[in-house]
Amino acid sequence: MPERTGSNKQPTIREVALRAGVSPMTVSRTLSGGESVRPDVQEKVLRAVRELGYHRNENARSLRPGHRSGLIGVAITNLGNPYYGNFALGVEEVAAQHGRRIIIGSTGEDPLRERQLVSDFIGRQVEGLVLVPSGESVDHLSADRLGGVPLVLASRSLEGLDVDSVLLDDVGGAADGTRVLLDAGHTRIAFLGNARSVFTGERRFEGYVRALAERGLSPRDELVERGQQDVASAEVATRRLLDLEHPPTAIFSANNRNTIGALREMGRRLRAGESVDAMPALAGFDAFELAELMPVPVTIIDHDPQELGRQAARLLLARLDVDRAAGHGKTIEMPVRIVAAN
Amino acid sequence: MPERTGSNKQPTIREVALRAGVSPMTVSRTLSGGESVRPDVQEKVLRAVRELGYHRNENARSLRPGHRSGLIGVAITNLGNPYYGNFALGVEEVAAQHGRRIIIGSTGEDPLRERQLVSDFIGRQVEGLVLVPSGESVDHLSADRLGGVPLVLASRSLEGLDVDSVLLDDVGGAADGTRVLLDAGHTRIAFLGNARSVFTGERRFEGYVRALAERGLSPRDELVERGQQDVASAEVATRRLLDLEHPPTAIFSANNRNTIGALREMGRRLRAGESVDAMPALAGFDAFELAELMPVPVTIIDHDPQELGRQAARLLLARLDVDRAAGHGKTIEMPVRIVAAN
DNA sequence: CTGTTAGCGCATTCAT
DNA sequence: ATGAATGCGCTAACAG
Repeated sequence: MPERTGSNKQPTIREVALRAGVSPMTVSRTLSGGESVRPDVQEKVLRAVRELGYHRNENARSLRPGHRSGLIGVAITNLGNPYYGNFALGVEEVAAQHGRRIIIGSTGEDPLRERQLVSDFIGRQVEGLVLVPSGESVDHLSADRLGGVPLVLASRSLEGLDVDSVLLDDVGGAADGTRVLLDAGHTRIAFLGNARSVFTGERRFEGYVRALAERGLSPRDELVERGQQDVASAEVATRRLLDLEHPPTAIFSANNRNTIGALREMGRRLRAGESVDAMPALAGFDAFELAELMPVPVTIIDHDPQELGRQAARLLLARLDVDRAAGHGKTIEMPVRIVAAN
Repeated sequence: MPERTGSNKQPTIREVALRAGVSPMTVSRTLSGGESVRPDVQEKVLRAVRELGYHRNENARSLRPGHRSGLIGVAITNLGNPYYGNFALGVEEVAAQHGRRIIIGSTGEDPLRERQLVSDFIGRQVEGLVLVPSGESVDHLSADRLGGVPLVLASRSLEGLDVDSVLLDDVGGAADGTRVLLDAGHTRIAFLGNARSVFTGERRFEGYVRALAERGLSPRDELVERGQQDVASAEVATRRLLDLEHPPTAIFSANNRNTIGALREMGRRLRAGESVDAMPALAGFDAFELAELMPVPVTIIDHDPQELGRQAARLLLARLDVDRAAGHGKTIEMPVRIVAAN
């Protein structure tokens, strides 16, 4: 049982040494594996460690030359979004396998907060950074500003930055999803998506347009709703679409939030007595639970955020543990899977 | 534009001082607000800081006596679970308001991993800990072992530990939810829940039993399925229930994972042609998206994980910033809300 | 207003 | 096998 009840300062290596009747160095050696320390002395030291509830001060350790902090900084847009939660989980999983801990911050899509987070992370001596960027600005992310700390971008890319990135096949996935709707005979296909400034939103719109073009169609302004970042506004956008004189017979949704919003609006109408047959078919990015119970046909463009996180972490750790300056930034584009949910 | 291209070591305060032609102290003072430094000198210093891409080494700072690390350790069971993601978001939000950063680890319900995480956090000089405990063991969480670092438990409590806790009204919520089913005329009500060892699982079962008892009923062994921690096993358990000779006419589910599992199994049966009328009604803990679109009546025992996180952080920060030894551990029990989803 | 000294906790280097 | 000296980056406390 530890003692020192009452105090709230961590014991130091010196106090342990004192208690064990040895020098601080002997304690240090014992704690680093016990090379060149007599077993009985190690015993004494470890007992003192237990008795005092001693933990090595990692911050002090990381001050020593050559020592690494064991920290990876992760900045994502929103921890509460299960997509990014799973992404972070993937990063953490791989980081842990390599003896690293992650330190997380949510940017809330705010570029200023992103700058502060990154700066703080550097100040805490992170060995590397994983970032889902929120803006287009790049100057705070240059290799110099980061003091040479390796950076990996995930989900979204940035122009003018030579770093490793992990992206999804946004364009291809969106085109494939749209084609499913076209193949089902739809020609009035609406688009629901993020703000234009969001990298993935732009790419997914491009895929949608491309698939339409293949069939000689082009996007109609009144059927394109961009700029919804949350479920509530996606619901409103869907309402507007369905209230059109000639409503779309299908909707392509660029992400989870928009898909859920569209379905909620449809649910509202169904409960209000509208016919299922009046509801549009749906295809959209990102899987969600219980999709198989939806009352309208739903096609999912599925992918694994956790795997995205793992890949990002792998790229980063390759720079850390294998080859710091492994040439130019690599970009990995992860495949997606088209799934009929119901 | 920063220089030092190529090097990957962070510049130190000394290098900045050299470049600005001042002493390290002047740099330090400038960076801490600029008291007692001539404006033109500050100018020079800040320019050097920019040019070198300098960031203060927080680890070295936190070594100084009296200085605090600004880190809160958060250990949850699973970052990928949106419930805990939102919880962490709530903690982060309040922590950020008080100038703290969070460092996160997932325990995966593994007590050993929890020990390691907590130990690592202490080693990194966290000012406080927020923990969703995974086991029943307590010895690694005593005030002594934590070196006096304040701890707040969330969601689950532990016997024999005098610390602040934030819990839900598990018993009352489960009783209320069960009563909704009883009021609808059901008497064969099944229970789906976690392993007995999970604190919330036990409490929610207690609420279920209590509500039954009020109507002179008692739980029937064949209608109680405990031990499902994920959707897949909840599906299997539901299948077993529905295959009984006298299947339950309603199900009470103790958490999100079990609710989703039950619904998936029902969806399977519906797609296989079974009648909606043959499906049990459902009441369960934890909200989930699109509940309003479910084909059977669903009652939700709703609560806000993010608010749970905020409360946990507030309790912790009160100890940190207001009164470290604010008497015995407080337990806050957060209310829940019964909602008819559809 | 600015600089010097000293020490936070630890581990590498060099004695013993 | 063990210990003493030294310095990592930073900033109170004390000169000047």
